[in-house]
Amino acid sequence: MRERDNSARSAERGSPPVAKGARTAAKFRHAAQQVFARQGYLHARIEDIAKEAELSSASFYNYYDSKADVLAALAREFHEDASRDIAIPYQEGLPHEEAVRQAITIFWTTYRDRLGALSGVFQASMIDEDFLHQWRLVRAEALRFISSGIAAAQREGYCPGLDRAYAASALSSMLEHFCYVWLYQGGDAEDSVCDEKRAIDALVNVWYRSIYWRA
Amino acid sequence: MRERDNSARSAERGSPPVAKGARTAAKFRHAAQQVFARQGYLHARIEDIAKEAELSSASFYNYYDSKADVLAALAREFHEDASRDIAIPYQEGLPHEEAVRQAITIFWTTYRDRLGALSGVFQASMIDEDFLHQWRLVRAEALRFISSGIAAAQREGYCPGLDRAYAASALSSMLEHFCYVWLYQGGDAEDSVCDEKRAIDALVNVWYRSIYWRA
Amino acid sequence: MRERDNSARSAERGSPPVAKGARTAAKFRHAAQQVFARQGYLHARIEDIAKEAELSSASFYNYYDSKADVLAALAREFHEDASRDIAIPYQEGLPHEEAVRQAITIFWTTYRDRLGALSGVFQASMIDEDFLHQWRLVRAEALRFISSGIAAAQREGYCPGLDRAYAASALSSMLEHFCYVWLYQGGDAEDSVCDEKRAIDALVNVWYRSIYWRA
Amino acid sequence: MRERDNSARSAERGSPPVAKGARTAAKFRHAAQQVFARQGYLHARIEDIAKEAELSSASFYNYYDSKADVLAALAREFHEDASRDIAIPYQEGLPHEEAVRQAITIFWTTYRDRLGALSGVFQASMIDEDFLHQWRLVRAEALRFISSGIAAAQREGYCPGLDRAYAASALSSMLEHFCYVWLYQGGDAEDSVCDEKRAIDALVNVWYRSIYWRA
DNA sequence: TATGAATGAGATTTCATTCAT
DNA sequence: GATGAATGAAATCTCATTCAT
Repeated sequence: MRERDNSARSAERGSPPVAKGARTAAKFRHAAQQVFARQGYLHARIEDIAKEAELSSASFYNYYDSKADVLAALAREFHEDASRDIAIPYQEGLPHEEAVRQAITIFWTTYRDRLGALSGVFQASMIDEDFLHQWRLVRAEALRFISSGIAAAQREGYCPGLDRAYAASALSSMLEHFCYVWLYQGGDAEDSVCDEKRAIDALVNVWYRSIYWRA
Repeated sequence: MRERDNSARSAERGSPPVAKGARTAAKFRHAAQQVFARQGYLHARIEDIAKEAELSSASFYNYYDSKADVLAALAREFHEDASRDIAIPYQEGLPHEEAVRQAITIFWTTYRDRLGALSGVFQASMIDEDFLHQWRLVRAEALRFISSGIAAAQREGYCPGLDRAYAASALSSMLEHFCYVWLYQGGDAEDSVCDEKRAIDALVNVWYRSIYWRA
Repeated sequence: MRERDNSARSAERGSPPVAKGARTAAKFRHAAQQVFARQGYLHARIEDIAKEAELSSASFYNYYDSKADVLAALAREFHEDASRDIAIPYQEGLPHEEAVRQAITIFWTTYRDRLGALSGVFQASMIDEDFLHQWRLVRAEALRFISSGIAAAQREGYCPGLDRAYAASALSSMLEHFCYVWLYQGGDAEDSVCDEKRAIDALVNVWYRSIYWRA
Repeated sequence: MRERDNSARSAERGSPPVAKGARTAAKFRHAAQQVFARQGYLHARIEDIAKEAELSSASFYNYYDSKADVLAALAREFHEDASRDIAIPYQEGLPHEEAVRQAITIFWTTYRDRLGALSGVFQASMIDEDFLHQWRLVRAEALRFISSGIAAAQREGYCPGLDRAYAASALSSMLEHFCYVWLYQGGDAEDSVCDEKRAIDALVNVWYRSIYWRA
């Protein structure tokens, strides 16, 4: 990972705020995202990304060290944006089910918009120990978030005795994989068409009911 | 897929009940299972499987056409056994929660025992359209099974209005991925140790509560 | 090349004149001939020959050292028979054209009946120096035969000055290749059907006219 | 077949008239031609061609897809040039024998100069259905050409009743195979030395006499 | 004699990555 | 900065051939 920071240089010279180098790097990032979403991370070749970016693959190496590197950049980008957005709902004191719906909807929407990055990271963690590590860090945050949600519910008397760590892990698994299946893989069957509203409803239902119950 | 079936001929000739060829094929299958579980399907080379089986990689091709082929054989093996076992619980009229626990426990146990096969198929379906197709067929059965469980619950007045197809898809996603994370990937964190009982408890809780609720 | 000669042993033991070993060798020879004619020598695998013979490929090596070896045996077989037959016509004092026709017809018929051996030797001499050598010996005989025919014609005043060696080579090339094209390759076009009579007529015409002319 | 065409682009940019890529492709083509002529198409390995071209075999694949592909390119090259040259003689109204001699001489010369391509295609059509098909197309043109020559002769009263299709096929077989034997295989015997003039004379004689005769 | 089983030795092909321009 | 071109390093797969039974 070694994206160049040209900002200082640009400032000195009075060039536009986004220097050419940064723009090219972004072009490669964008192209990678497209290609990952289309062909999958594992099948993507540097050549494919370069072609998508309308640049040469040799040029790619001026900005990123490898396919893994550009994916890491996409992941960081995603992570920065997402950690902002995902926290919003609970600041508003919505009814529980509504709060769950908002959180899930945001996750779903983000997954869809960042399909290349997210499916990419998921696939990459299958062959790359480093990525598994990265992914776990990202996941850890989600788990803390879910877990604290369960804790809050429990303080209100819901789901007594529910094992927060494993339950959070299970719900996170569901969310992640359901999104992967429906947004990346195209659903449960060859010809599935996804009805987003019903898909999210089902997730909300499972999530909400599995937490907000009393003995 | 072209495993040899020597059984008929061996029987005629009174040769040992399990012919050598069949044993070698099994040896390769077993070796593949080990290697897939250890290094992952995507990283496994034919050479690795052969080394594990203490045979040459040329010999491998006497029994299977490719890495995908031996995985397919493992998957078939799993599928045959699993479709027998998984159906048992409901024949016994257990209380709902217990029935759920049994089904989940069986899935968990099977996943653990067949780790190479199941994580292998999961990984393979990311790079191989054919495997995705196969995997969908397997998954379809699980979905029908879950879905009919929900339907039965609904006939008893539980979870009215729950979207069976998507809910089944979500629960299946949870189960699959949770098992993958804890049994193959080693858990949510670098140093996780899995407490099987608590893990299963959490799954059962989510599953049970998300279905067996009333308006 | 090392076909076994079991005749002595069979005699001793009073077994049938053609011992089992010789019969098996013949079976392989026959199978090879079939396979060469069907798939071509270059594409034929020992396995294919064994399958055709309904024996194992390991067994093959009890009789022949290699694919080249069995082809050499077929070639020898052909050669022994052919050198007998081909000489006949000129013993009868037919009119020239009729003699040519008979010689060509015999070649054509033999080629058709020994398709595997002849197309095989032809193909083999493209990759195997030894075979090229063998083939040249066979060809040399044909060339001598043709050449002496031209010499005889010249003694009668025909085709004065015709270069016997090269002309014989040219006519032999024509005969060989024409037979290869029509009998092995299936003719000049994808869907050619061969009218044997017309094919032979054309050969006879070219051959006869190119020799039996006067200044 | 996927040679690069950089000509347009190079022209725009004013780069050297023959871009490096095109020169490398040509280098491989030339190397292949040499290797085919020396070892034969069937024995040639990509590695050999690369070594001859003083490049790596990986590099080969930047220009051609396979051994068959580079041969196809050579064949195309030959065909384009040849179809131009071969038609010339008849435009000049020469005496028949002289016209035949010129056509044959051109064929012979071309075969010698393009030995790698022509012997290559000849050999390739023995193991590759696609090549047989290609070869037949090339051959079909030659056959039409010969056939129309015979037809013209017949209109002048020569060779009445000669079957044009089969006679053309026979003459074409002779020409092809005679050239193959003398130019590629080194003649009828181990130590043959080819006297080109006599070789061509013999061909001309056979060809001319087999067409230009009267009842 | 016959064969099931095992393997060594190769050839093809792909791709990430480097480098000279 | 950008790129055309070149390549090292692998992995897959095939098949003739051997050998123990």
